[in-house]
Amino acid sequence: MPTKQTDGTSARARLLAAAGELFYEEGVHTVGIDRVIERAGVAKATLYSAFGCKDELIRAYLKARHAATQERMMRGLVRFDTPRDRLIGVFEVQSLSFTDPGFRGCAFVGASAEASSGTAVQEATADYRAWVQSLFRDLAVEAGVADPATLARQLVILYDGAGISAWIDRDPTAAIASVSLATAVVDAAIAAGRSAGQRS
Amino acid sequence: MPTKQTDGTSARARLLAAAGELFYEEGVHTVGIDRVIERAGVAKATLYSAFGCKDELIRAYLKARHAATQERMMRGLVRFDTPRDRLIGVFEVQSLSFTDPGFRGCAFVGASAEASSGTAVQEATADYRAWVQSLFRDLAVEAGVADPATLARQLVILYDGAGISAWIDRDPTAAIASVSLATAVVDAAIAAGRSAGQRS
DNA sequence: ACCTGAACAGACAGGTCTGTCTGGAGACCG
DNA sequence: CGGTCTCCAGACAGACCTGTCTGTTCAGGT
Repeated sequence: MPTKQTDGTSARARLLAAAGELFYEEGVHTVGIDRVIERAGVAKATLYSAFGCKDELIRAYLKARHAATQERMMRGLVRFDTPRDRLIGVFEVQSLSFTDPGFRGCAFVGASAEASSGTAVQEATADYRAWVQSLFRDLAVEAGVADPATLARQLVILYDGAGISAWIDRDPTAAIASVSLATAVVDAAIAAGRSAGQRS
Repeated sequence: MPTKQTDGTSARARLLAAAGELFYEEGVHTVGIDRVIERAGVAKATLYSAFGCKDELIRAYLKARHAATQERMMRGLVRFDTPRDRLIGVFEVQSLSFTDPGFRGCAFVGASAEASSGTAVQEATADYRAWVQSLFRDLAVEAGVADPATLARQLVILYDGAGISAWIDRDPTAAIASVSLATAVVDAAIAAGRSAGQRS
């Protein structure tokens, strides 16, 4: 049980919060342990007793990022009524973060680019990618398209591309292009699914 | 004039070749100067007299990468006859690199993710992005679509997404999805352009 | 009142990185 | 044949990074 908190939160939570900000803003490789513990107001020994090594702190950071993204997406999608609207809504929810002044692109893309070795990053990234893939696939199945797997793969590409363009070009209006693109692709797939359904 | 080459090439060229391999494979931040000069068979002082600092070596690496990509794309596009086929052909040429065992994603995405600060990376990346953008825009104008700028922005997103998916998921078959996606988008834009042309 | 245990502060070792500097070897030119 | 120029080899300084370790402080349980 944690005691002696400076504020109400545990040392582990403060470390995770500090790591979340610094790692995302400046990169997991660039930011050293000292910066993290300084911002968290925590002793170095506490960090190492809580996480073991830096790699595990990075893993925890990515897991938290994954959970937060998932949560935000699910919360953002409830306002859409049909599977078709939810498929397109994924891109609208994604694009909300583009206008955030602290937006620095996809955390998993950044971490993967920095840490070529390191199983922690690879595993956390694989988990995240599997979730994105299944999010699109489940919605595509719900929408009744002819080939949900193919549509999901295409939408993942769109999702990745929107994030990269918005980040690298510092251009939040990539959202407009990605939403219109997604709308066209989804509607075409649904139309094809309907005609295939009629035929069979 | 350079003398005392180990082989026929100049020290600068050997440095650039070594940096090109190592930076792309393992990242500009991860790879140290010592690794580069060791592979190039060159003294440290020679590197610093040729490039000044590591940042300029990275800039030269990205410029070379940019030139090579541009060259490969132009050479790959000549076999396509119409602007429509060339627009789609961009994705086919891009996807050729996906199956390369050494494929590690877009070098500019990687470098940008690693080096948050550093004007060299930002400038070289901006140059590259401008080229990709203009490649699509010029072809879209040639193809006579109604709104070349919008189509170009959408295709850039597709281009980015295909590269990211192929890299992060280690899945070269992203090429299939991106080419079919590009075909649909381009043909829809051309059809819209034709009907708009008829109307006016 | 005492003990346990978590947390803080910071020194420390061992390694890596960039960038500079010295010394020497070989090639070309006058 | 001497001067100059390019290059190699490697030591070096100064900074930074990870991870360990010591000592202290403080809260809570018994």
